[in-house]
Amino acid sequence: MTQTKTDPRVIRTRSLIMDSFIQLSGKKDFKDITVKDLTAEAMINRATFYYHFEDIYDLLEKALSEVLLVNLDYEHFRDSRLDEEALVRIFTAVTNFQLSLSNRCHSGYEDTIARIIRNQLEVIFSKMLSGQDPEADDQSLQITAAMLSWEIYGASVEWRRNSGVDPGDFIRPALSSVLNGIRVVR
Amino acid sequence: MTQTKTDPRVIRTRSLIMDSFIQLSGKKDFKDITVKDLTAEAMINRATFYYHFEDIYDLLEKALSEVLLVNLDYEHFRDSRLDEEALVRIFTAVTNFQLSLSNRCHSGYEDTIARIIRNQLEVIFSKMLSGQDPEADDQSLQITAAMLSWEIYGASVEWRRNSGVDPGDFIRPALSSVLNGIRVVR
DNA sequence: TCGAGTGTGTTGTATAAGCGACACTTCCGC
DNA sequence: GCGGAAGTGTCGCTTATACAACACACTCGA
Repeated sequence: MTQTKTDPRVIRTRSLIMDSFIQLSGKKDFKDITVKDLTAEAMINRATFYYHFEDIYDLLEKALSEVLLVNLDYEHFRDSRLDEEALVRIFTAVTNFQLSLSNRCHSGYEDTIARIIRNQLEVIFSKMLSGQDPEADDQSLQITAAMLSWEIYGASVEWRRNSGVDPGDFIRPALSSVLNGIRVVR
Repeated sequence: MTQTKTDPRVIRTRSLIMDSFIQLSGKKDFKDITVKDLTAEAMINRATFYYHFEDIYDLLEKALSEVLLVNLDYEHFRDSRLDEEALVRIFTAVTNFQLSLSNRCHSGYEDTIARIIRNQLEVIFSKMLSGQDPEADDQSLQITAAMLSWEIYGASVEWRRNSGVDPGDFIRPALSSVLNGIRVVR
């Protein structure tokens, strides 16, 4: 883990952009946010934006991924086992994330957002799985992670239809079969 | 008034430093604030500090001057006459400024602060005076401004001993003679 | 159909900011 | 007194950001 420290200017600029993006997305639809808007709000040069992001969609992905990752509090349990408790926490984080998004305008980006969530989940699951099972076959591990992320994301979509239910209570019954799936793969 | 726009990086960095200074001065004595403290708090490089300020005393002056100038709301009445109303507002601003300072630790810097206040007042007075009297003699105008700043500052020190009195009520009785002084010079 | 207006990406160049290193001072425990 | 720790100011070099300009695409109203 010898990650070379990133330049503080980069950290500053990135969070200026991300914050402005979150800010703006509270005011208008994602699709109506222009790079010009964004850089004006963040008080950074437009060329600087392109130094950090390919385009506005790239920013969308990275910003949402980061917010989700914070919600997931990944660092807090990156080394814990992928058991029922962990899954409940992850699921709750995903539902929280979707709730926070529902306050914002993102019409037309539902699929993108779904993909981002599944991607993040997949990364986390695969890390946790390989952490608790270092000699497991890499490919089957990836597949398990992918399946898990689909199941958890799908459950969160289900959950959104039953407003008011506690996420933990909602997901717990479904977990035994999911955890069985993990065990089978191992 | 063709002021060349200042680089946004400069604005950002300066306010990072100033804000951190205000922040830190709420926690410890001015004299205990080191440049290292400051740059750590502001998350900027120490060399960058010296790019903008000679040393920590230079920062003290500039930071306090700026805060005072904001309190004075100079832009708001730069073109108005230097009459009783203006003087009351300026005096009130000075007392507000001193009140805000009294919540902070600045032992040993009383003289410096006094000088800063008088300097700022002098600049403002001289601008207002020359604005309302373009053909006035420059030197006597400077002298008037200097005298005024001493009187107003002195009154604010007086006022601090009589806690609770409204600044306006406090200064108004003294203003007739002050305004007379201005008239005599003209 | 056109042309003006607006947003997008990209490029070259200037400059602010970061970084490590240095010599120097001050302070404090031994 | 001495030596180390910590702060100060400065320097040379690298890198991120600002800025102006450009070609391109798209839209919209005349």
